[in-house]
Amino acid sequence: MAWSFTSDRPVYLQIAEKVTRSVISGEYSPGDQIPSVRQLALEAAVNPNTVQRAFLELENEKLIRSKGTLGRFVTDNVEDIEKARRKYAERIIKKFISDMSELSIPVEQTTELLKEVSL
Amino acid sequence: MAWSFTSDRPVYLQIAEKVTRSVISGEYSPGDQIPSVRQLALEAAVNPNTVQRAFLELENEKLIRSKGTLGRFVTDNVEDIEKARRKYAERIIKKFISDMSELSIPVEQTTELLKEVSL
Amino acid sequence: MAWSFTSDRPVYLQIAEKVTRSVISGEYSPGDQIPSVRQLALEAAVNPNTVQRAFLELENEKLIRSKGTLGRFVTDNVEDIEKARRKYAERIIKKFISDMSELSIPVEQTTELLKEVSL
Amino acid sequence: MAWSFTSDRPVYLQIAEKVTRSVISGEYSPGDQIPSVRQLALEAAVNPNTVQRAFLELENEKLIRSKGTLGRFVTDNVEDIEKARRKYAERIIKKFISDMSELSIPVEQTTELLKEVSL
DNA sequence: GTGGTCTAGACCACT
DNA sequence: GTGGTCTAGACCACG
Repeated sequence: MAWSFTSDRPVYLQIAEKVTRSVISGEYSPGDQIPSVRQLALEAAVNPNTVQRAFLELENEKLIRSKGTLGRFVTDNVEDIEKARRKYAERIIKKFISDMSELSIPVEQTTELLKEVSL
Repeated sequence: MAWSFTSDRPVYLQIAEKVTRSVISGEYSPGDQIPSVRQLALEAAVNPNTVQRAFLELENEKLIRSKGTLGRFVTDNVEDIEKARRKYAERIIKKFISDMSELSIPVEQTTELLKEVSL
Repeated sequence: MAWSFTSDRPVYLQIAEKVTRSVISGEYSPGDQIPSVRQLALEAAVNPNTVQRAFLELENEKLIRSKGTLGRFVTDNVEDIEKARRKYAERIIKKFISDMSELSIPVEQTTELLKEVSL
Repeated sequence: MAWSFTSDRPVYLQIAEKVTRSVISGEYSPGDQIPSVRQLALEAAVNPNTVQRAFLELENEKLIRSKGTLGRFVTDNVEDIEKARRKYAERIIKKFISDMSELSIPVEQTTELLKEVSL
């Protein structure tokens, strides 16, 4: 994994997001063990507390669960993953829509271009 | 204007893009004078040559014109602005599509969500 | 190649033009690699940035393409070369016409002389 | 007059040529007095001998004549001017043809472009 | 070694 | 003052 952070959003959210992406995209399968706090902290060159904070977010969304000393694992509840996927997709879509409206691009042109490009 | 640059793309492109957005969105109208090389360089805290390079890009796309010692001006050819608008929109759309597919989100779900969110 | 520059036009344009001539005339074939920035800068005894600027022009006209670290290559799109040829020819012709009219030589005499000389 | 010389041809020829152009184009009329050697040498920042040499050329072509201490004058023989005009035009045309053939531009395309451009 | 980017600073002309 | 050009030199990414 390559880690790089922007300064416009909290680092812990950026970490949580990256893990979320890995789960949603299937890179991490349901039930898979995920890297430890210490390892991720090393890789990303951040403080372990920051990673801890990120994992807290992911546990709140029920994307991962801690099994004590065994480590942390991706949830095996596909429902929860699906929920996260929709939530994440929604964020991307909102960003997309705001990007487009920022350019005063009418909706019709947007959908028209969407069709063209997806071909 | 607030200027901040990421390190993953050339600064001159980020400047060019910002000006492009201003033109496309109508913040700068056709025929408007745009800030001088030196002024933008000051604002953005970059070398004047970097701004010059950015403007060169915009002139290649015919979005702006130099009137020599008078300064630089947004093109008064609406055609060219429209072209830039479509090109820019296309970039956003491609990014959007790649973001979505990166999450293994099928196209049907994308369009479905698009409708939900835009309501 | 022999390099000499006049002071009435930017050096980078004179370099770009010389390369253009080489491509148009067939000295460089489509797909051929062209000399590197540094080598040309040495030969022409100019700063590498000046050559870079010249190449930028040629890339805008799609006469050459950069293949990253592999070097720069003449386009393999004959269409683009043909376009450049016409553009270049047009420049010569315009110069010719302006030269002639500067001498108050009527068009009829010009064409008449053209025939005589070309025989 | 603005004077600038290239290094690829003798300066005295460049001076002679410039005067020739002035005569041919009608800037100097038949019988007009032309600037003195000293004045031209000053203007062009060259040695008077160089100007002298240029005038020698022009006298050989009968374009100008010296009237002793009165100065030099454009010939009032329009025949001679006409001859010079044709000779000069021929040079331009030869240059034009060599420029075009250097680019491997076929004659048909040349004449075709000539028509387009002259419109 | 090649291209790409960026900075610092200079000089010029004056659409 | 503005844009345009040019130089000198630096660092980076890619293989």
